[in-house]
Amino acid sequence: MARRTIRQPSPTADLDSRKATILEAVVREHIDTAQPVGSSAVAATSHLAVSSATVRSEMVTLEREGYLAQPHTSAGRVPTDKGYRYFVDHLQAGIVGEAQQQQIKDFFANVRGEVEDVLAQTSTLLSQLTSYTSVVVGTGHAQSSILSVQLVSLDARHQLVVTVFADGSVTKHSVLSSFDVSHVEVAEASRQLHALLIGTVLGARVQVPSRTDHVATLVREAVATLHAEAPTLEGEQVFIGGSSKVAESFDGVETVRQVLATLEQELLVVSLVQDILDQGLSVAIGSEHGFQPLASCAVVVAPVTIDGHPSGAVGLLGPTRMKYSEAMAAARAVSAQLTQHFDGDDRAKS
Amino acid sequence: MARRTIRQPSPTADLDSRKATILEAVVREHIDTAQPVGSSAVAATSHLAVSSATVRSEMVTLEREGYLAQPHTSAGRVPTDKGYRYFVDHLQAGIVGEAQQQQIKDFFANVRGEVEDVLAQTSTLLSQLTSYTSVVVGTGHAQSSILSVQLVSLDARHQLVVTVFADGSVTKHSVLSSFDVSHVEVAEASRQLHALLIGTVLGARVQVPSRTDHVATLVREAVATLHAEAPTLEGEQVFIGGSSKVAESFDGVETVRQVLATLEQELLVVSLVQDILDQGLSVAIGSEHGFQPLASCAVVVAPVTIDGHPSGAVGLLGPTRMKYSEAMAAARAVSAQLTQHFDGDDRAKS
DNA sequence: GGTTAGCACTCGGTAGAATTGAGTGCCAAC
DNA sequence: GTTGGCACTCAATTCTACCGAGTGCTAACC
Repeated sequence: MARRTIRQPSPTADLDSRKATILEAVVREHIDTAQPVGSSAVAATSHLAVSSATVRSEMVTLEREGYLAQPHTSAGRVPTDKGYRYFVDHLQAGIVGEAQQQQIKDFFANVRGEVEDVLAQTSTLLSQLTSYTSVVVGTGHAQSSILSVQLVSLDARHQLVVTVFADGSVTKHSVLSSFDVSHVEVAEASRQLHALLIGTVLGARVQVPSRTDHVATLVREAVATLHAEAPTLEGEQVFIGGSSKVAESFDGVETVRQVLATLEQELLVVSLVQDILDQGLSVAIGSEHGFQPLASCAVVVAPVTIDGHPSGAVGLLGPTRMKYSEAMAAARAVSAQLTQHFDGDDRAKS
Repeated sequence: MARRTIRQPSPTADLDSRKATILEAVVREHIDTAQPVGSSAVAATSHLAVSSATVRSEMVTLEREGYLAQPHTSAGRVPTDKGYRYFVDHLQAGIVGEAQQQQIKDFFANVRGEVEDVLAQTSTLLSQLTSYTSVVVGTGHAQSSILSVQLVSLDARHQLVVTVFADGSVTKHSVLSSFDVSHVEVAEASRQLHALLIGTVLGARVQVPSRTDHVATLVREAVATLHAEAPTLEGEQVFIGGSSKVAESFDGVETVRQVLATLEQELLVVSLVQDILDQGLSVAIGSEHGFQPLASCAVVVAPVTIDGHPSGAVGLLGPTRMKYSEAMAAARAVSAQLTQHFDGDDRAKS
């Protein structure tokens, strides 16, 4: 998949304080009502002691500078992506509400099971907290060394290579041999495989036996299968929660369809989240991520680390008029808890 | 989860041939156009040599008997669930098109990887074939005997129990011990575990050592963890493909939301599919499955067997005015191929 | 008896026209 | 620089008229 380039958010030259206040009022109101916001509404809402006429003239400037847009003459203003960007960078600050704080704590206090399960459930949690669609990405174990390899015989021809990695992940791969194999041979092959691969990293060159007996062939086949899958294995896991929220966030059925169709392509979602993180951002608004079908979406992300190094991310996807503060606060809180959960020594790492 | 009761489809007393033809014409036309169908359209489409007036009077009967409904006076007729049911039971017959037949064959010829991957991809395939949302359910391995158990040490306190079942599935469970364990102890515990559990079924009573040394404790903890998870493990896997198709199938955003929200509850989806199969049906139309949020949906299912016994199902979910013949044909074709794929001896079973 | 042509009737959908009103841009006065 | 005033714009709403697809009924017809 081609990496898209994140359009670096337009440099938001600081606005003077009054313009900023007006912009903020417009954004707040629009997020709230989904309607274009008029000058009089701003004059009333914001605590500026100025008339609507003044607000109006400021708005003209803000529009010229690209922070606001007008759906049509004689409608109110609507924030542009740039407008939201300024809002996010300068104006909003959010903190997770009491109740939600509690909900997150409860969740992590009670959650149990393997990483995959925890991530999947976390995804549901995030989506419930915010009523946006959530994306939880767990990075693969490409770099993890192998703790154990075992060959298990299903029947005379079918064997299973079961591999355990240092990060606690486990994979299995079917191997089909072209000849019947005895249990003794499988056991011996298993032993050799173990000796051969333990401590190595997937993809590393290993010395496979060149003999042509059953055991050696078996070992070669197993190693080949394992290595063939290596590229796939760095494939991250993605958990998407609350896709039904998409239908709440957008009103056009067509938009809903597009967004859902995009979310179905997991690789794409991963790379989107990754790109945003790579740019050191925590929010990508509208066309900032340069990805057409999601032009009407904003994506909030927060990295998750395990033992200090990045190993995943949590994200939220909503309309550009999403509640950024809430979403960002929730994402940050959850990612922090996740990090802690996996770092914590009272829990299994995997 | 409470099992819903499937409303046994109303006994469809046979209709006389002309009524049947008319009903068929209405259903076909409505599926095609999504519009109410008028008597003249029927008179024209069907090859009955009767006037619209005659059709009209027949339609009155069909409506009285519950096969058709009128959205409002002076609109055409629309099939009721009962109407669709008659159609499905008596009138439609479908066969998979050339191109799709080929697509299915190609898919199964090229697909590789473990069961989970195959099922997930199958789900995508089905959805692409039909442009409906697909559901693929794989039953759990509750009954499978254990082929191998292994304890792997992640660090001094964290161990991983890796279990391989006869059906080729692999599970892992974290075990946290309250004391530091040496590698030697883990190896010994692993050996004992293996000896203890091999050949048994999860949940079976086993003789655990009662000693209090590290190894014995480790074994006890591992067995306990494994057994604690037993009920969860029969949990089936669900793969849902093409949820964006929901947005194509229904036009009200609210309906889309409801259906999506329902699909998010995997347990519910599984039990829905299971219920339909239990009743020996292959289609549940509208309210037949007695499940309110999906009242405007029809669900087509086909069972998948491995080595002769039921082990999953594939399904399609669309609007009640779905293309039953296509959907049923596709579901059947795919389930047959899946069955063959897993039975086939040129492929790994797991 | 079943079938059909004819006809009055119903009622959702559409197309215009008229109206409303939120909101703007501009300007002159402060 | 700010503001009140005012003309103007234009989407959204309401109303009306009307159309026409489709019905149900009936009387004639085979």
